[in-house]
Amino acid sequence: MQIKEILKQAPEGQQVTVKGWVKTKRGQANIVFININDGSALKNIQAVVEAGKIDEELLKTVTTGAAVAVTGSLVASSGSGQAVEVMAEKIEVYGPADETFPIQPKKHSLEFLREKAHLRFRTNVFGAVFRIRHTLAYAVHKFYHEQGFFYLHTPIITASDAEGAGEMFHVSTFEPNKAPLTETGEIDFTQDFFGRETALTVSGQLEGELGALALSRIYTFGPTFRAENSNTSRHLAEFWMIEPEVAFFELEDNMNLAESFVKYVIRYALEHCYEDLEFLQNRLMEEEKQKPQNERSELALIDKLKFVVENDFERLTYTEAIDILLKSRPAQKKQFQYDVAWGIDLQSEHERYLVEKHFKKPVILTNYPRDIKAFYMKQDDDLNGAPGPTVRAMDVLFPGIGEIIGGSQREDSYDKLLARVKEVGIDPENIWWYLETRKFGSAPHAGFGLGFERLVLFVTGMTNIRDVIPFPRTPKNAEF
RNA sequence: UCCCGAAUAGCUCAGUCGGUUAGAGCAUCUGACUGUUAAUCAGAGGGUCGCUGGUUCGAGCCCAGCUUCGGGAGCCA
Repeated sequence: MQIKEILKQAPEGQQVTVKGWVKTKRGQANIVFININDGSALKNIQAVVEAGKIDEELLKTVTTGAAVAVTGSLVASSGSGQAVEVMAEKIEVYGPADETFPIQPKKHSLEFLREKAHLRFRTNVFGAVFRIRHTLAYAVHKFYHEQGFFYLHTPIITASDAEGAGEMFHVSTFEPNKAPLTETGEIDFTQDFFGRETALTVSGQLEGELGALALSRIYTFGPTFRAENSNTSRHLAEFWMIEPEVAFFELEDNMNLAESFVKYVIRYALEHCYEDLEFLQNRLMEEEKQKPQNERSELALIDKLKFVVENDFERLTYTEAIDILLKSRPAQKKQFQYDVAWGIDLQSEHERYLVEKHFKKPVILTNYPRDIKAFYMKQDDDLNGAPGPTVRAMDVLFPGIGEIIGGSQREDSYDKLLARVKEVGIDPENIWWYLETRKFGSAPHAGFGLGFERLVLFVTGMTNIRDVIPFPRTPKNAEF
């Protein structure tokens, strides 16, 4: 039985066996206390060993980090820190841990624990983070299932280099130095496994659209790979992305979906991970005590999450956002590093101003200039019905995280899409299958991508994305 | 990839102006203690000062390069 369940039982002296890892052991002349955790919950169970009940030599091997099974009776605790405890009658040590076990009962830095990613699950912080991560993943599936979406598995290996979402990792069975060459000296991919050049997916969207234009509502939730040399606390080379795609949805519906989706999963975490969230909140508050007053956050973690769930996201167009930025104090005082003007891609400092200073809540920005967005986004018409300068894009910006969602209504006109494909220099032959969906029964549709780790980052209050994925993949790091 | 910063005991960190034997707290080990909550008290062990080279009578400290890490930026989710 899991410790989480044992802790819920009424203490009536019944026999229980507790299996887990030793967190701490406190010894005295006649009594020893052992705290045991099995990861099922944040809480430990306390085992009490009275003098003479357990062999001295065996008890010596019960050290921090050891895996043990303690059998005894479950009784009401006579100490004050816990309701129930196990009076040990028998202890089995499955695997001892000597004093070189790195996770000793003391405060470790997150940087240190990142180097011990194989053992960091045993800490309170990472136990909490990964229980919350699981709960959020479960809530994602629950939300979409309840909304009539189908979970579609889009390919991880792809031959389309047309997504334009970033540098890709090549997939090949060639030995690096022994790839066959063509007469012109290029690598001859016709001899490779797939008979063509392939790479790991940077997005399941294009394939997702194919599914949506038949099943109506689909979502993907899978690993995504970007070979960008990004060295930030918000980027990973391998991350998990959720991409819903819905037929007959326009931009407005897409925004509604994004907002209700994010609120649903955060609410689910609040309802099911309160203890872990409270622990992470207390940890953050301890950390903030070190900071000067003006750098502390205005809301505690749980209040911040409740605020997001209970308030509408601010919705405005790119053009309106530019107006606000132009009139802002930092712009007037020339405090922005990058100048603001219609047509620029918003910089982090601009997004942060809007979200953290001006609106102080999540913001959905829409209708971006066509030139700074992807080829597949639906063109806006101007007042006369002619093609306008913007596309039906939307980005959801979160405080502290930046862009958590990027999406759009998709271009459903074959002619307009083909023209745009050619304009940005993609060979239409490479995505003939994508273009054909606009030829046969094309329909308005929309979707977005949500970076799962960025969501976990926000919900847990962690600040480095490497701490919310079990085994982070970043430039120069693929240990574990 | 760019800018800034860091690397000293198992961990967190101090180390003055370049000067004798490099320190503290925690952890570990030993002992004490009749119910502890990261127990407490006493004692002990524990160092290739990231790597390579340079300056100097003398380098943890100054200089150069490299490596790794952190913060910020870009790319984006």
